[in-house]
Order: sequence, then structure tokens, then C-alpha cells
Amino acid sequence: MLARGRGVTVWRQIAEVIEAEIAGGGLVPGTRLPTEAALTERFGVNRHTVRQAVKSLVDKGLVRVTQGSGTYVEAKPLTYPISTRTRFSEIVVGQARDPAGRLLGHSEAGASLEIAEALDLSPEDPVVMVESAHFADGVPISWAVTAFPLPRFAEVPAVYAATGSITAALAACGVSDYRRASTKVGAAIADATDSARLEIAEGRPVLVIDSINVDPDGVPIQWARSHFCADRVRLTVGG
Amino acid sequence: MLARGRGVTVWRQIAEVIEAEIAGGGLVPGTRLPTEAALTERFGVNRHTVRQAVKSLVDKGLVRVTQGSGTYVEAKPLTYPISTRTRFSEIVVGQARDPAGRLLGHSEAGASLEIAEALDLSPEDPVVMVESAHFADGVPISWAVTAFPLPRFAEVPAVYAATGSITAALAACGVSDYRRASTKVGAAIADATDSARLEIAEGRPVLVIDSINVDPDGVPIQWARSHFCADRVRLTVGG
DNA sequence: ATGATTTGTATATTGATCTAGACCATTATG
DNA sequence: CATAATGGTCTAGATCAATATACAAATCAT
Repeated sequence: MLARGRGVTVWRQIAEVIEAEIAGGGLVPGTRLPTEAALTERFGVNRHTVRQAVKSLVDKGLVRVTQGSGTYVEAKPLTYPISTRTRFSEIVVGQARDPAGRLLGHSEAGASLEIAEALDLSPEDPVVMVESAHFADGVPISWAVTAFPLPRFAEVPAVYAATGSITAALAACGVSDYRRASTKVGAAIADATDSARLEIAEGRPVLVIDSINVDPDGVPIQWARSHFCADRVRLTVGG
Repeated sequence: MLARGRGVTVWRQIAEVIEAEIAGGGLVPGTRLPTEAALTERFGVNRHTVRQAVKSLVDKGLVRVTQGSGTYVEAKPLTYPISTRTRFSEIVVGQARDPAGRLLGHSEAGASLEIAEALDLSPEDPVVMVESAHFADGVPISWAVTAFPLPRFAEVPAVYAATGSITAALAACGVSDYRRASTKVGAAIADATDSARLEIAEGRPVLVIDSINVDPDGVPIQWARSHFCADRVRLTVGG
């Protein structure tokens, strides 16, 4: 099975075999890979060689390793369409996965220049800042820091904490519908905060999305800067 | 262009680039590859690394190296259909290449057991043995030792030497048509003789074909053991 | 013939890959 | 809590890959 001296390293050949088994459906997302010992046995190589193969799969975002537990096949990337009507929970449910949102913290503050401009406020106008994390099937997909104008949306943190849903939080403040008015997409390298909140290694790619939501009257109600784990999400724009 | 530390050796990547250029038509058969020095420059690697890449292409039969001269793209393998009516020159001409045959030597002898059986003779019946080499565009394709019954085909060596054509030599002996009655295909590793006559390295693969031709009346007229350079020929049987 | 060009060979050095073995840290399980 | 299972880290040595030089041998052009 393994060809030595043909210009392809052993660890890469092993990685390609496992990758093919994932792509071919032999290894379903969420299932545990054979243990390092088992792979060592199967391929007839040293454990370190298997580990290097697994490391390359981790770097590609195909598997996730947990010390003491095992190596698991990552879920297929979530397809995240960005349109004027984007609802995280609907997107996740639409792909047969279980959405969840969690409030990380909140505070009241004066709007920064950037936020004031986005929400059509004056600098230092009061806003409530909300930090939240979002999950699909318990796996972190994104985290965000968002700003809502005060006093109109004073209730948002409490309702969001209780429901995990921005849509519900806005509804509690009398906004029954909203749409996305602006989206900017960038990319960055995960820092310590991204690493902790998305449960990824520092250095992995992150999609950074600045968005502005407006109510049916076109009044800005929410500015958000979201950090998506790029290994777990594929944005679709238009199409 | 070259990715180091990704599990694929540098020499293999270089070989794949050159192979793609050959397959893509950028390097026509017969043309000379850039010199080792030029390739060293182009890929930014050591000369030995280029040499290993070239060696892998030689091993695949894609190029041929001549010390002091250069490295040349091999011709595409000649497709050699084996049927009841097989004529070397017609096959070669049919592929827009220039056929040639050369007499290497001849002698009269008594038929060996194998030849006697093939030609329907008794052992030690007189035959003329002919050794010949066959070329397409000047490149050696095969060499063969053949046996013809005597006295019927005494003229064969002289005519073959003059024309380079077995068909013409047989015609001179009154055989206007012939067909292949038996073919056995085997493979071997080139020995010193193969190496010299086919201009290939010892150890390269060789197709060994034993065939018997018969005249229109079904009388055996020629036994042949041909050695084909496997890198330059693809046999097609049936189809 | 002569010299320049081009491939062939040899040796040595450095770094990457693979193997081997030992021990630690985390997780799962009874 | 104790134990086993599993991945994480470290050291050391063997082999392979790539570099760096030097020189030999064959070919080609003049």
C-alpha cells in the first residue's frame, strides 16, 4: 500500500488515504478515527509517522484531536448564505443541525466612531454591547460583538441570555422583522480570543464579517462584528 | 512554485512539471530538454535534484539522456497491432513515422528443435538465420532473429540487406502474400545484446515475441523471435 | 585536434523523514 | 477514586532528501 522512495512521504500517503475515506463517506463526520495505535498497526509504520499524517489533517480542518479521547472527523462545513434576510438559527436548522447561541457578556457604553456611523448615531451616544457565541450541534461556529442603540434595545441582553436568539431579543423590543443592510467580509488569523471561543488553534483562518441590520423602516438597529471559524463555514454570497 | 515540507519531494515536483509539459505538447518528442544547468536555474535547486527528477523520467521512459549531448523527449510509443496481417513498415508509416530495417548478419544452419517444429521441418533441416534491427524515425524499435527454410528462401538475406524489408525479401522468393499464424508474447529484462541493439539501458523491459508466418497455402515460411523495446511500443492484440 | 558544453560520478554536509522507546497529561470508565 | 485508554512531548539514531564542490567522460562546434 505504501510506496517508499517514490517522492511522496509516508505520512502524506497515509493522510491521503484517510482523507479519501472521509471524502468517500467511509468516515462520517463526528465519528472517531481509529486510535493512533490502531493506525500504526494498520499502516505498519511508527506512531510518529501516523501523528504527522493526522497533524496534516488537523491543519486542513478535516479532523479534530482531543487528548485522552481520540481523533474525530469534523463536520462538513456549514453553508452560510449571506443575504438581506440572514437568520443564523434558520440557516443551521435548514442544514439539519442544532443551533444554539450563548451570551458571553454585555455592557453599556458610548458608541465608537465606527459604531456611531454604522448605526446613524453620534459618537458617544449610548449603546449596549453584546458578546455572544454561536454553535451548530454544539460546535462553535462563530462569535460576535454587536452593538444596539439605547434605550430602545435595553432588553436585548436579558432576552438573548434567556433564548439564545437575536431574533427573539429584537422581537421583545418591538422589532418583528429586520434585514441586513451592509456586509463586509474579511479574513484574519485566529488570536487567543478566537482560539478560546471557537475552540480552534491560534493561527487558523477566521472570517471577519461586519454587518449592519436595519428595521423595516430602514433604521439601523444592530451593528455586528462576527468571527467565523473558516474551517467550519462556507459563505455564499449571491448565487 | 515548489512546495517544500508538504510531503512531496522537490525532485518529484520538478518531474511532474516536466512530465506535464511533455504531455501538454509544450515539449515535442525529439526535442532536447533544457540542460541540467538551465533546469537548475529555472527551479532554483541543486543540480543533483534536477538529475533525480530527470532520472525518474528516464525510468518512466519519457526521456532519453545522452552524456555530453543532452536529454531528449522520447517519441510517443508506437502502437503495434498484432493481427494475421502485420507488416512493420505499414504500421510505422501508418503512424506518420519513417520505417527502416537493417541486416545485422545471417548464416545458414540446421534447424533447432524449436525452429523445426515451428516451420514444420525436421531437426537439422537447412535454414537461413537472419538477424535484423528495425527502426522508426531512426530510433530502434526492435531486433529479431528469424529463420527461413532452405533452399526456398536463399535469396532473403541479400534482398533484405538491399531493401530493409522482409516483405520485399519474401516477394523476391515468390511469396507475394503471407499471414501471421502464431504469436507468443513474453517479457524480459534487457541484456547486453538488447542494450546495444535497442540503445536502451540493461534492465529496461523488453517484449519478446515469437511468431510464425505462413504463405497463402498455410505453409510455414518464417519463424521469428523479436525483441521490442517496451518503452517505445504498445502492442495491441485484437480490439 | 582543440576547447567549450553537457552529462556522469564521487564525496561530504546539512536538514527532513522515519523509527524506537520512554514518560507525561488528559479523558473515559468502573 | 483508581485504573486503563488515548493523545502529547521528548530524546536518540538510522535513513532519505537536498545542497555544495570537484572532477571525469562524452559530445559538439570551430
